Amino acid sequence: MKFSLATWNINSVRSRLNLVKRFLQTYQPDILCLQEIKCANGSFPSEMFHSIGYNHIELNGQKAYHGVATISRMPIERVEARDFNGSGEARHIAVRVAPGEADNLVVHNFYVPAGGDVPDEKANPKFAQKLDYLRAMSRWSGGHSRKDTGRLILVGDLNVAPLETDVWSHKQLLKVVSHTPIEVDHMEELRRSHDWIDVMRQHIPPEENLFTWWSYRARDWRASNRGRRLDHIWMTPALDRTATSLRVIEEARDWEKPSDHIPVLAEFDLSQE
DNA sequence: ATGGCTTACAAAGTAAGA
Repeated sequence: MKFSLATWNINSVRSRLNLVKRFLQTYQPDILCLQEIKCANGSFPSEMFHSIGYNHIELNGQKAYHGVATISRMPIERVEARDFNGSGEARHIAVRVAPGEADNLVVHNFYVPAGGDVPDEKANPKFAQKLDYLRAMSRWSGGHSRKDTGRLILVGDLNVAPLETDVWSHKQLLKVVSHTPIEVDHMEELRRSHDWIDVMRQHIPPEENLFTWWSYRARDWRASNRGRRLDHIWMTPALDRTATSLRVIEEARDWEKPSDHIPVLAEFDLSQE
């Protein structure tokens, strides 16, 4: 089986429906994982997706905040939508791709809490919630590895930029939420819990700057280029060597009324296993 | 000058993003 998969924090799917359509028609991913759809399931604009051949939609939405959606033109089957930190917030959905086929696999779509402004668990409950969420993911992922050595893909806005080259200035961001050492440690603990492979860095050398988010506040995002890599595509070791290409769709940051995140697109060929 | 903007909202200012 071959398929392509994209992840994109859309920052409101309803206000950017035309951009989602443009992306799908231009890049034709088989599966699209959206985060921050910012709508309840009943308000999700399914018609547009159906009209261009994306007939399979699995939602974990929430009014106004957060929310994730996994959309596909291949058959998918809902596995679960888990509340990792008991907050009641919609931040995860898992689907099985190609259910019933021998090379089926599960795609986990995540929106990890941003964590607020102050990188201090005692002073800032949102930062504590973010670290709790990452720890809960590690427990889940570690438990998973003991009983299941299967094919898993984990994508989404993980809201942590782990490498020095994942931010515009390692030194200036050491105390900025998303790149603090404690967050990077939590992310590395999660990665190690199932020996997850960082697909983006498998294709783009770690020496090279790699960003997927640029603030709305820059006058010219490309000129100042103060970006961070907050969005990720990971796979389990069972899928090693199956990720055949990786693209970071920077042009989407220049589209009219853009999201502050850009899409990341990967291709997989399971006959490479 | 990493918040300068942008979103949702029982709609004007508030909360949130990162």
